[in-house]
Amino acid sequence: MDKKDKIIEAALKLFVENGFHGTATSKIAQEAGVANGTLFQYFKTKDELVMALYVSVKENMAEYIEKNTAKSDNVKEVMKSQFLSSLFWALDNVVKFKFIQQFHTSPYIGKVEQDVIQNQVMPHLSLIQNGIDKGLIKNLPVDFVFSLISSQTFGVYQYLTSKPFTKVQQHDTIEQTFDLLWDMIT
Amino acid sequence: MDKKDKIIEAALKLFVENGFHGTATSKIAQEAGVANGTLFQYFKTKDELVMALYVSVKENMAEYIEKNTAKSDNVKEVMKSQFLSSLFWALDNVVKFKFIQQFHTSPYIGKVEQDVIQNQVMPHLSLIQNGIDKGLIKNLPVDFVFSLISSQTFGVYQYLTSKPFTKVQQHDTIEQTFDLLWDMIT
DNA sequence: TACCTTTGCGACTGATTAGTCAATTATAAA
DNA sequence: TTTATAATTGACTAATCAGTCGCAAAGGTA
Repeated sequence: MDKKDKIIEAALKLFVENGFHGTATSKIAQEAGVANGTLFQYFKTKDELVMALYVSVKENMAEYIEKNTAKSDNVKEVMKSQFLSSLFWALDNVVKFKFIQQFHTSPYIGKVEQDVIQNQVMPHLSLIQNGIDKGLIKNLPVDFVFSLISSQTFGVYQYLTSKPFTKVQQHDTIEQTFDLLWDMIT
Repeated sequence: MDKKDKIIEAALKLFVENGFHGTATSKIAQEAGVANGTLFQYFKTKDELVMALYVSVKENMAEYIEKNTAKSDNVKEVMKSQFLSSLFWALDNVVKFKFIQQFHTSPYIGKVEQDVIQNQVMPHLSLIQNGIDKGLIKNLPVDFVFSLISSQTFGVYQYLTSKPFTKVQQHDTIEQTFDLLWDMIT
């Protein structure tokens, strides 16, 4: 594993543990096992490191979901597979998911370019629009429906990480939530 | 307005603008128009200030919701009034609400004592349990239902602050969301 | 007036910060 | 082996940080 990845990994761990503040670049370098100066060879500033970390984590998540999305034109099936895989990824990558949450509610989020966000959300909005056009999903604003689904995902995650559950319980709860969600929007 | 309130107000503004990191105590004192040392007369440490700010904002929100909660034994009515007033408060106090979100996803949340959180959540859990006992709400784990409602609140907030809406549109969307939510859990 | 207490002040400090840079080491090509 | 290039180092710096402290002002009481 090369130094850049080691730095990213160390930063992720420390940011979630101590916040963006409270994490000195020197501590990141130390945790990564590289010299202070090496960090700045890969990332010009601390902010650049934070942004790069966000992009890296988001790509990682998107890749997983993409791979596990049902290849079908059945809207419900596609949506369910996305809902499930989002949650599976989150539960398997708690630290990364915490970082995303932390980043989203921090002032850094304002520095992410609008079209990058747009590109990530677009496929989901299209899928919802598709469902509405087919008369499956209620005729509500697409991004309103998207907000509901996103927050629902977040809600189940919160619940499932608040107590110790078995894999089976987690799976069942996720399936059950999707059914509730689907009933709500159709 | 006394110095303590001015400090809290300044801290709130700067924390949301620049994060907990990136906000120096000296900057807070400056923004509040008090001397550096005065800040430490009211709050022994920066952490104590952050915690006090959280408690203050939470109390402010709880007070508002309490005042606007329907005095009735009709579960739906009570729940609806709480859902609405939560969102009205959030939309009227965007900065404070952002601070709460930032705090909740930061490592600071771990420093809030468990029984304080418990006390805040308890009344809501009782209400849900009440609804389940009466056979109104589906027989699901209480805190699961609570998670769903909380995240739904958050979702509508996200949607309503992402675009410019009129007061009427906001009100309608909130009412509509509650109906969807109620259908989902009953 | 005199006396006491509370409140506020801001210059100060030791520690820590993000970021630099000249020197060193590894890599690879000739 | 020699030479050129790239990667890595850690001591260093100027700036900034949270927090301190001795002193002054304000306010209350008699």
